[in-house]
Amino acid sequence: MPELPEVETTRRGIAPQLVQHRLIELIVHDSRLRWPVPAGLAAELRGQSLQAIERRAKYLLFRWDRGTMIVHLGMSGSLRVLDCPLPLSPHDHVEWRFDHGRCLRLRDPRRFGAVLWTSDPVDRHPLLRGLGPEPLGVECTPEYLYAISRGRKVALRDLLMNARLLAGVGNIYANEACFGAGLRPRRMAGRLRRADCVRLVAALRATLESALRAGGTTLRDFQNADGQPGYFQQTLSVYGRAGQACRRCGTTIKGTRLGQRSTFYCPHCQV
DNA sequence: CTTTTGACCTGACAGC
DNA sequence: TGCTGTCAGGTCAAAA
Repeated sequence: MPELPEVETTRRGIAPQLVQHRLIELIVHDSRLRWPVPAGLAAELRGQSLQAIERRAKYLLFRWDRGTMIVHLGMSGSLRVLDCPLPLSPHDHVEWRFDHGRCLRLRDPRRFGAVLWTSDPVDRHPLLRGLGPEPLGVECTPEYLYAISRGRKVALRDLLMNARLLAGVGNIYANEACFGAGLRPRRMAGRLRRADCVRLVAALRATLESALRAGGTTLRDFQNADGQPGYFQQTLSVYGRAGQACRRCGTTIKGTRLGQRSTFYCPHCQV
């Protein structure tokens, strides 16, 4: 489900409500996520204060007094802040109760998400160590994109989705960025010219920033910390729009399959 | 090394 | 109504 804009929207929603508060109790209703929720986490966290919530790629990093809790939302995860004694939904797996009577709940029907703990520097954690730069950070330049694409035979869309090269871009925004740059998702990455990379970086930034302003994309079940959907789906140029008219030129948007995932493009605007 | 494929898991939806 | 097949925003591990 959530790509960078949805994860960042979640972070911005929950952080002001929870930071500087102390954890009363962690309740794990179902520890079977992508990896088991660590058995000792409840005992470890009890009494610690939440210092900050940061984001790296699609990971949320909860900074506690004595370590970092790594949370990933997988395909179907969402975090919400609620008043505590509210009834549980079937897929509310983990619940953090804080000293001001509010609680954070992780809901994740497909259980591809994760809740992990480390007391080491978090960027050395195996899941984070190999990640590429943030697409909205200063390292993501046309030169960088040009450099990492040399000699690669993968499709452009898959280059953008490769977390070791660029962190946080998923299928929606990779497709949207390709449209913004006027490049077909299947274009071989190694054949990009410098001018393509200039347009691509600009398109990627514009797409992600615009999605952030809209509070993310809600296709079926994304909701922010208050349970509200995002609105960027109304602005999507190609993703999920197969058979509809291109907003720029009116040509019918094509939907196909690239690898195991669907891809969308305008046959006229994208070359 | 790069690239592709399978696996994990549940729910929604289309079609019969 | 109920069955079957397909698809979904991620990403790791293994195979090619």
